[in-house]
Amino acid sequence: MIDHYKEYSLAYISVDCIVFGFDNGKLKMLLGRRQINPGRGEWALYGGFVSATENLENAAERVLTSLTGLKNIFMRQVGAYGAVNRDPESRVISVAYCALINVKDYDEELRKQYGLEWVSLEEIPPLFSDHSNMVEDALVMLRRRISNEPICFSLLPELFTLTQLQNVFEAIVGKEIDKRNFRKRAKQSNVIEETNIIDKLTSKRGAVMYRYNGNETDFRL
Amino acid sequence: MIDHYKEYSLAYISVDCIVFGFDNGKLKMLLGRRQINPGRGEWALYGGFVSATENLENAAERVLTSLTGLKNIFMRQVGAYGAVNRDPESRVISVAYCALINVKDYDEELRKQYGLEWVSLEEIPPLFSDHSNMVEDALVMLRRRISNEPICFSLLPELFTLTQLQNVFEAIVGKEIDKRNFRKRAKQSNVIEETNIIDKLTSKRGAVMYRYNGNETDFRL
DNA sequence: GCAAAAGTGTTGGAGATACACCCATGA
DNA sequence: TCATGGGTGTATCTCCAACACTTTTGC
Repeated sequence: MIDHYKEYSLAYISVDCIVFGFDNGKLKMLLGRRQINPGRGEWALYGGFVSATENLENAAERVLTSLTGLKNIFMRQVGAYGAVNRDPESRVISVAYCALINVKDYDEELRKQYGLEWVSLEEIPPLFSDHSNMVEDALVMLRRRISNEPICFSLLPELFTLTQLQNVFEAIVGKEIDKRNFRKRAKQSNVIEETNIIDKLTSKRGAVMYRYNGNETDFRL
Repeated sequence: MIDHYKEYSLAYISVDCIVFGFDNGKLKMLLGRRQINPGRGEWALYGGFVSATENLENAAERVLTSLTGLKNIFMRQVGAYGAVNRDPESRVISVAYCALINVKDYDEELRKQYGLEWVSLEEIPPLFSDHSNMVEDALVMLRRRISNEPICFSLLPELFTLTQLQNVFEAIVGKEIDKRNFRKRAKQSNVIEETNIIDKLTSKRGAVMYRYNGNETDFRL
């Protein structure tokens, strides 16, 4: 292979994953202690280097799968971060990916094995390097898209109650929503369908469960 | 400097700039013929490599300034592109930036010197590698943001008529807008202010000119 | 006087907001 | 029986879309 660019400089490429989950009425994210230098021991996103034979998305998927045991995770690129000194010792360009998972599907064994913690958004500690910026940007992206793309369902089990769905919305947009108005909107939208299954776990009366019907075109909620 | 990552692979980092301008009622972009291999002679975005001592944004600014002679160009990151074979001969990760400029400020000499052409969006030829994807993604981003961020003014001179502003909107969203409704919205919005200058160039009657008042908070148009 | 662009209001409908009480059941 | 979460309807308002004619003036 001829190297046409050899006069230019090279960099390491990494992916960093912002993994959001929804649990106990709160939006949380996975954080761990950095295992390698520089920054060993600091709170950080989980990431990995991109190998010579994989695309950026492949690398992010690989990292996410190794971390969670899950395949086909919902994932979006947040952006590229390349400040000269973002890694104090080498030139590393990092591409941040935001993933949404259902906490219940997550293998707790793996979580412990990797030393990861679910941290509420209000309690995020200072993070290694520019990881806090990545988190901030990912949140902005989520807020912008939650009403126009079917992303909220990635945070929920296949069957969910309207109250759960509303809680996800409230956690992402960060403010309370009127219950009657939300339910009206949800039912009028043609993106969820009622099932005849009643959830009796969270209430004595029981709540009707819904599922996403897969409609992506002109999604609106 | 200790290299902690030496077991991982390295890549070249480039930035590619999608430069939009508005001229003669149409949204156009700057394209050139690729000067180097691979892909020499193909239509492509203008880009450059990121040096060891500059941030991604700095590199994009440098490329844009060298290209246009302008400083402080409005610019947003579109995303990172890193398919293994996007460059057929070396591993190159490219970060795409979208820039908006006022064509009238552009130095025609520089344009010719770099062999660039203004091409209407409807007439975009096939582009080198994944550059067409970058353009597509940049357009989606523009459409999403034009109503919520003061980006349209970057495509216009400081003083502009409501008709010009409307033309910019129509070009970006790609459909016609009702004149009365648009003007009503524009005047009710608190982001533009009337001047007492009358533009007599484009109409016999003359049109009142407006300017952006700098309001960014809760921008809405 | 006519072509070309600027400028101007009203109406109806859809969707958003605000708001308070009853229901079913397990403990 | 009571505490808990599920479930419901109406009035108002705001925003958006549809729609056609008059004004000014250079030529």
